[in-house]
Amino acid sequence: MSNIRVRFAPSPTGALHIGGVRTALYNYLFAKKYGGTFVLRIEDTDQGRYVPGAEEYILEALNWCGIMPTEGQGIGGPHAPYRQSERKAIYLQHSLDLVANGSAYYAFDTPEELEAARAAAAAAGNHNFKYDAVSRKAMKTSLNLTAAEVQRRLDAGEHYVIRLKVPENETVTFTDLIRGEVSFHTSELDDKVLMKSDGMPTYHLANIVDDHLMEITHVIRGEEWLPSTGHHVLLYRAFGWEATMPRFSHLPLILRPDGKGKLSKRDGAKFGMPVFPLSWKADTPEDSFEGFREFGFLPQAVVNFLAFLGWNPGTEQEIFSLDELCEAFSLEKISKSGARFDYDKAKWFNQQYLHATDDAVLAAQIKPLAEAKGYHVSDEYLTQICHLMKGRGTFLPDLVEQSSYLFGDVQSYDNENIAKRWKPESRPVFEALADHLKAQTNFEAATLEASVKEFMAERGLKPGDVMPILRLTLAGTTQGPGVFEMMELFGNDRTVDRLTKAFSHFDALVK
RNA sequence: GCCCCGUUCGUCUAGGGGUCCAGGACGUCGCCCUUUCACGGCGGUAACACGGGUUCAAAUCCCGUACGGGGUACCA
Repeated sequence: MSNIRVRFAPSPTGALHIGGVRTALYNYLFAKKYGGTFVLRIEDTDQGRYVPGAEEYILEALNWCGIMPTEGQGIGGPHAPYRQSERKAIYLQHSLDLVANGSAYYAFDTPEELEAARAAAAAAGNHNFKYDAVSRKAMKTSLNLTAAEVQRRLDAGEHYVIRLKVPENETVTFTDLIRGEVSFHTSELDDKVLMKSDGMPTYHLANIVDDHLMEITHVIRGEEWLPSTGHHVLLYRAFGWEATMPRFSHLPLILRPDGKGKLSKRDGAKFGMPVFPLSWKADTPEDSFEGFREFGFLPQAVVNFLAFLGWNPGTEQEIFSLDELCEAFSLEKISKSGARFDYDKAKWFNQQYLHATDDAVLAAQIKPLAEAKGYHVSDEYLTQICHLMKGRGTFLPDLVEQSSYLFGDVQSYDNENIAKRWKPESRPVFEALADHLKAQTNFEAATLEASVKEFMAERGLKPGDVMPILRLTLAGTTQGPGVFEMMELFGNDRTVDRLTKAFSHFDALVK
């Protein structure tokens, strides 16, 4: 396949949901795999829901994930503008074309009249009123009104919408690349509004017109669009564009961790996890969210995790770089059923990436976090901390938050464990050990280990008698990196200093 | 309600008629490694929604039922 063109078309109504990121990712992977083009289009046709800053957020989020579009809003390209609100004239012209060829019509019904029609239908026992081939006969449309009357209303500036005239008694069938053949009977389809009375197109019209004009070859979008695809196919036909209609692929939804419905923005707070790539600050706390980035996730881990939510390469490999994903990706391997958002798995992916990331790279990333906590150390020292801690953490901030004693002095001692191990007779032994260490000229971990073992052997001490206490003097806690590695990090003076400082504290605990 | 889509271990999934008393990963449990916490290694637990067909043979194909999800706006 060549000249593949796909698009990601979010509406700027707030922060970009993680499900949207996955849709973007799949589009990116598909385009990249076939050397195609990935277009970003902003679907801002609902003026009432427009949120300032959302467009910038979308770009920043895609950029953070490393899946930037190659054409579109904020990037440029031959089909500009890529913001639908700037393409109003195009949609109007196209909807007029459909009116002219009999595929669409004017409807002058006011919202109140529609509501009344709905209520009347309900009163008659029909609770699913829809504007269709049957009900439109009783409505104020250019199909029923005389041409003169329609013109009169238009000239008078009456509000109107343009609706699709859904043909009667037909079956619309299309092939979804993920689900196979899907069909709808036109009697089930309502006469969708194409142009709203405010002069803006609806999604249905705009997406068909733009996909055609922008030469989109494959539409990869969420499953929530599947039910309206029948209308979309009808639209392509009405325009006479069916021959170049894009292939459709409807992605399974990302479900809540408990499986009850699709993952929504509020679920982040509910389940204590991020559901947005980046943090989003809104006027109210309820509308503000913490992102994967701020949680301390690495973008590669998020991408890898997301890729596997609904897709699988069919092999047993699970860790994939973006390039490897591009290589392995295929629409056929996308599953049909919804996937629950498995936060444990997300954490596992992050841990894997954290462990595999170069020490110096991690150091650069956590530097701001360390400085925010008042830790100021050299880059080399920070790199060493990353080396010692990265195997023990899940998130970036863990490297800082769990290692205060590596940055500075021990802040608090685990007194309970100290009391358990420190005996009145311990002090002379450990003072001797301190002296022994002080005499060391080579302070590398391996050398220290051999030396301390020798020290223990000479005195008939077991590792269990010495090591835990040594750890407590150095870190104040029973957890953390290897004792000798910490010593190497601290160096001779600081190591011995920590030992001697700890002794009096330890003595005080056991009197 | 109606329409559309779906249904393999708790979760993500492999599987596209025989090689499946169903494989991997996360989680969980146990053991090992070990000076701690982790990492890691090894092992255990655990699934083809149900009922009919088709076939010599079905997790795999068909139909139905149940359940789940989505849609049903002058939102996207």
